[in-house]
Amino acid sequence: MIHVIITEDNDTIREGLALLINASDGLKCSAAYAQCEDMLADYKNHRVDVFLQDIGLPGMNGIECVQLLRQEMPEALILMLTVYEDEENIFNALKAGASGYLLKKTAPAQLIEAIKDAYEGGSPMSANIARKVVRFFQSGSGAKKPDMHNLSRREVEILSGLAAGNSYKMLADKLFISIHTVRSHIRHIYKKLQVHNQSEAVSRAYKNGII
Amino acid sequence: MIHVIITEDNDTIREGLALLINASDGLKCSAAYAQCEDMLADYKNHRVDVFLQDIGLPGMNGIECVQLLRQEMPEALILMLTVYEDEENIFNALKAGASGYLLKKTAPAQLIEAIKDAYEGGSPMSANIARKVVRFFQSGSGAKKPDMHNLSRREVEILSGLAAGNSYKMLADKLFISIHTVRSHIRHIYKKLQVHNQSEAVSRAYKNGII
DNA sequence: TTGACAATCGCCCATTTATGCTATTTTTGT
DNA sequence: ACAAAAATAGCATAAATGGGCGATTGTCAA
Repeated sequence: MIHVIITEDNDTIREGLALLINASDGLKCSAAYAQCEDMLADYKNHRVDVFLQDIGLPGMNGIECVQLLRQEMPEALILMLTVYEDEENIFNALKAGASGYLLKKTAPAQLIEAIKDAYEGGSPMSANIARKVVRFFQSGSGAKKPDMHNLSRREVEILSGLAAGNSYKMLADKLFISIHTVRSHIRHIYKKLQVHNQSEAVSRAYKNGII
Repeated sequence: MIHVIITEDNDTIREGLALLINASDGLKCSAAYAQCEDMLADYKNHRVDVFLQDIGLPGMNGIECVQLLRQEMPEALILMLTVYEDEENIFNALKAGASGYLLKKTAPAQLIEAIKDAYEGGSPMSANIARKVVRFFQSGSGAKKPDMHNLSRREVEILSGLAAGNSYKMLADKLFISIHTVRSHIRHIYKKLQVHNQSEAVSRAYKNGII
């Protein structure tokens, strides 16, 4: 039986999570708190294997909470469960000692799987979270800024192509589309990134970890 | 329909993977190779969304292969599928450009899920692989890159200006020099970095830590 | 003191890019 | 099933850029 402690300020979500966990084989919610302070003061009175931790909380921030918790329980398994998917929160949470990072939009069944996964030594992460973490390696590491890029796959492809030194024409040939289409994509990229030339777009792409 | 290309030397495993993939809804194995060299020479003749890539191969190593593939297809989605779970292989593969890292002991159903996950922007990793990646953050390692650029101070200034979105004219005004001088600096930058346009220069600057 | 290199300024010209429009067909999301 | 977004394509034009070729100062080290 895996014992879970929840810290989540929204009453509905917190109670929903507790119900879900208690309804699952092998899982039990041993306590649930609306604030980090309450949790830190009381968690020792309960059995616990995995912490489910929100980030946006009244009072102490969820990430600070993870740091404190880690000092007291270095082996604690902590899963962040939050709506934030910006790099800053992700990396800070992981650095603080979280074992996994899940988005609140995660389906119930997957959430249960994630808890079991963490308990068995895994590090469950929502799909695009994992991708961002992996990208951290690929970009040679470095503190990333937040900011969401909503570039489409094709747009990212075009932008990467530009960064690689391709001209519009070269990109058109490589991607088997007309130069007009390349232009069109680039216009959209500029609009989305709020820039007005290639260099700034490429720069922004690096800063935001798009590339 | 997600098209998958497999590179795996063991005939039994390779054919088994192809069968598994073709038997799955929405997945199709468009080609399978026993060696990287064969794959690199032929993959363009097939549609492909995701590469499944072994590491321990006769001839070219799977990780080198990923690097080459990435150069030709920066947006390629590559999943490593291997027996190695040492950190060196994991990190090198991710740095080379792999999007995910799976162990061969992964259950068939999970493998299929992982391919779909990658296609949808995720970075699937076997449980203990993910944990190792997360530990990397917690150990606070932020591998710094050595900067061996021989750009002059002024050239770096110009290059930064370009990355910030300035045109030649704007830079000239900001730096109180003529536009001809700006052009001259940029020509030198291009020569030193071996590039031929702004985007590539900016990209190189980020990669080499100049900016 | 000679040579390498940085920083500055100049001209010419073909190519590329940015930006303003519109518009159709697929895909995706709800 | 419908709406939104992405991907595709086109036209026109002014502005910006890249490359060729050359030149004058300084500075600093061999």
